[in-house]
Amino acid sequence: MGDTVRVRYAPSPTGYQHIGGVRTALYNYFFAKSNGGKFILRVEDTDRERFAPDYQQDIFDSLAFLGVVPDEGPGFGGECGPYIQSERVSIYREYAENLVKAGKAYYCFCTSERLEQLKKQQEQSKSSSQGYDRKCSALSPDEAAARIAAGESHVIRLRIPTEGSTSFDDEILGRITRKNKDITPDPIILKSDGFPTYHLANVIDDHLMGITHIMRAQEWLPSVPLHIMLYDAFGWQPPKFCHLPMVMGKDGQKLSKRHGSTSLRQFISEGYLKESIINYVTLVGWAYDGEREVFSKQELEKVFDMSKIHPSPAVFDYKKLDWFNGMYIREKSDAELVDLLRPHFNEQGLVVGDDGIARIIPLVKERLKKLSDAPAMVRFLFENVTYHDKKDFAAKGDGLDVAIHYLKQALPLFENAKTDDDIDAIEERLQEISKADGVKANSVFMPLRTAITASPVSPPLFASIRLLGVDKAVSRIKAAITFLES
RNA sequence: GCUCCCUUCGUCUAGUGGUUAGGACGAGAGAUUCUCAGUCUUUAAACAGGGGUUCGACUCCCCUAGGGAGUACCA
Repeated sequence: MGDTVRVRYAPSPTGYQHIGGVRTALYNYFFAKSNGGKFILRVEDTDRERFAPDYQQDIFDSLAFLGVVPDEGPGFGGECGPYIQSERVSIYREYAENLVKAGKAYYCFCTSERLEQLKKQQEQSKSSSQGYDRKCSALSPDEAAARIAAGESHVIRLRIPTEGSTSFDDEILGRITRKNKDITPDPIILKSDGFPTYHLANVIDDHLMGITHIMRAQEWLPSVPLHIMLYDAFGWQPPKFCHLPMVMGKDGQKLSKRHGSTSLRQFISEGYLKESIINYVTLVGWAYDGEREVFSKQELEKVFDMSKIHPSPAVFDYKKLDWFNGMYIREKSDAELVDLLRPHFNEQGLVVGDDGIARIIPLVKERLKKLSDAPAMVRFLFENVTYHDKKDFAAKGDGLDVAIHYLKQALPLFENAKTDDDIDAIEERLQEISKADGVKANSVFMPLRTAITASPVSPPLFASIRLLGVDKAVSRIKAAITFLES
């Protein structure tokens, strides 16, 4: 493997970064790192219709969030000229025109109206010939030059042979062959607005940037033969191709909004850690040895092996992501968690200072799947509560009378409490009462829990009461008794 | 429609001709426990179907079925 590995992630700023794109970026990055190669970022913004600056910024933000730093790319140096395709249009134009001069491409003046009509005709007649009818392919260079000089709108199309077939070896899928007649006839490589289409820009840039391996989603598979023809037309050696399996939703369809979150920014705002996203997403379609699954980014940079990428599409399992996230949250220090949790408290409108967040962390840390779950778990500590259902106060199998009884037992205990130590003593005292009465502990604690937290599910009761304070505990118990007796 | 690709537990996967087909998530059971979690133990769960090749197929070949993608002046 003499040559240095050079790979690229080449997203289009036509939407927010999709989790599938994140995986592509990660695979490229890990492949580069594990081979001592270079990871290049290139922005493919040749679609001027769908482009938005926000989307472009999101590309940079996403990689920054993941800690994936390009060796070359916009703002990252390198010697391949601009890494944003819209800044390279003159390059594409020149190469495309060279192809025309060499007779491998030609100017086409067909209007979109004619093309639409053609398509309609072909559908109706169910004719086997599909796509462009190569009308302009017969135009003489002089005639074409004259029409261009006259200011007529035009595109450049690549001549596709109608005979023979084109094959290549995909690093993941193996040998793939496609008949030339099945390739869309004479595809446009330079649009009428002067911008290249994906195919042209992609091939030129991958060559000029010295890309050794193209790792991208499998949806590109059908256009590889076209790209091979482009490489041939230029007289270039194609790089190696590695087509990644698609990421699907639970129903086997391409992962989309209706399955849940799809953009990286959504996952971030829900409170997924970069560690869990990197770890889990890498495992969608790739495995180390089938046993070990927990990897840090640093470990993946060493251990990633392209030959272990699975060829078949993989379903994105949100539950497993949750599991990774909970695990990585538990690995965080309390200090780190304060910073991580703060934005979620702000976003959910729960005003709590850093010291407050620090105090609730022990209560929620082992209960969190997502960072955004935290505020709801501890809201009762910072805001007044309202009770909803009397049944919430009774332990399983108990009647309301039992709940009221033990609330009344607990009340004086709290009324007499002064210090934290007293609260500990109350817990012991209530345990004794349940034993003496021969009832399960929960019969005593459930009414109290619901009185304090307004929910039958909560963080540990007495740790919560300690944060709440005895006074509030007393008033909530009283309020609960009133509520239950009303 | 046409072309190409894919097919091991519900899901992600290990396996590369001879295995009790392994792991993880999820699910079930149990333990711990004031609820929920967490932790620990544990159970069920798969080679799409049919032909070959072979002494022997999850592993190799073919067919069928199912799934996916592409078929743009979008990437």
